[in-house]
Amino acid sequence: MSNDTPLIEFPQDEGRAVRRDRIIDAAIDLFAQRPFDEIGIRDVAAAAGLSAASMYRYFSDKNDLFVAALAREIDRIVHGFEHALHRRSRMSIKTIAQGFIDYLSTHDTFFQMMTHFMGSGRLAPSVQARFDKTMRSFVDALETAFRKQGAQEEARLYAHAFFAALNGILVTFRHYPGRNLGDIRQRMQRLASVTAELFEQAISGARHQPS
Amino acid sequence: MSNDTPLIEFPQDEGRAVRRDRIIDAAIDLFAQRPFDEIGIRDVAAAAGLSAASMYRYFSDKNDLFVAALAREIDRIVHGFEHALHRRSRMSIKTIAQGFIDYLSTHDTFFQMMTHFMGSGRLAPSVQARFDKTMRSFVDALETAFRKQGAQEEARLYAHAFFAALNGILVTFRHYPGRNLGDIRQRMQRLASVTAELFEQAISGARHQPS
DNA sequence: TGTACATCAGTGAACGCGCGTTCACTGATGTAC
DNA sequence: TGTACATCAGTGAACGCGCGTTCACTGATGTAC
Repeated sequence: MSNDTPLIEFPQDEGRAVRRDRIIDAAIDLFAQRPFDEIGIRDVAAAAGLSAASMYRYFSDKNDLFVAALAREIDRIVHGFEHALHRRSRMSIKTIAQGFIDYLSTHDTFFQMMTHFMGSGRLAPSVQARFDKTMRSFVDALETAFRKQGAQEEARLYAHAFFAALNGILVTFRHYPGRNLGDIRQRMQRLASVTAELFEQAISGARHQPS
Repeated sequence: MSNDTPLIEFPQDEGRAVRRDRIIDAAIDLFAQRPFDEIGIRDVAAAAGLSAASMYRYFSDKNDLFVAALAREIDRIVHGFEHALHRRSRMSIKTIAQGFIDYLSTHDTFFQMMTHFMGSGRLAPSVQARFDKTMRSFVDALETAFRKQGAQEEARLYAHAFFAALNGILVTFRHYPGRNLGDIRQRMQRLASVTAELFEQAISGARHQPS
């Protein structure tokens, strides 16, 4: 038995948490492939190489498992976003928009989960909090960028409007008929750019006006 | 048997189509009350005062029934919009935005059905066509309004971006936690106004610029 | 080093429920003669 | 006006399937002595 065996070499070293994580990994893999409402406990179990019954050793029920997967993705996003913020202390509206569209158009199942769980009351408070934090990070970054452009008290409002606009681009063109993923992403990026430019123009243009 | 009886007085005059319409009415009533994915054939049947089995005398299956209800709503919207266009031959960006948000925030179940069926391939071609026509009417009206503001070749692109922005406002704030419907609608209207203003400003501002 | 026992991951099979759909039937209405 | 027959809306009951979940059990690993 050489060390190229595909199986875990030291299963005894794994704790409960590691095995649990592995199931979440399998779930996220599946979610990346097809809509999460078409995925059942048996699917996740099979992907994790376990039986359906085993899922209940690690998660209290289906919702618990799915929310755990969502929470994991959320943390990934927060990490990535904070990392990006560290590199370039402030980002332009356009840069943020591009990143937002880029991530969510390639992870559109995650976007779908987001819109599904958002406000459906099925999120545990702790996850809801993490979720809110993620959204707030984005809106904060947008607000900062808008202020840099000259917006003042209305900066927060503009940030919300722009955030909504980006979401709208995703939902509106996600399933554009007869287009492949690449074309759709390109179109989304184009629209996000245009929208960012319009916001920027309006705000800098208004800088020297009375109102 | 006086004429104040609540029942139909001349049932023999009703054709198949009328009875079918009555079922669709019942379905739409239900859809206005709770999310359509929580509604089953038995619910619609009960609301229509019939048995579940009877539904299959009028619709080939569940999808057929739901899509018929969606198609009916779409036609209503097209009618209303065309009517409004007739009264005031051209509408401002803001007016269109207000009407859009107003309708879809009060009929958010319809909005939910829209986003669900859109591009899911479950729509009959004829319904899909009606649906596309509805969207196109809106985008056309927006394009016209943008041209009036001074936009030229990019008018169509702006129209799409703005359309997406409005959709985004709906999806993003639909389930805002801890707010009642009135507050949410007000907030949506506010954001739609702001977005409309930003678009208008940017476009009129750019009128005298080189690019 | 060996034995008895506890713990617990993992499982196949079955349960239970919801729900779309079909079946076989009833009864009312219309039509032919 | 009456009788035989066809049509068809409507239905209660049952079917079938998917799917989340639970049960009772097995076998491996760790611990105590």
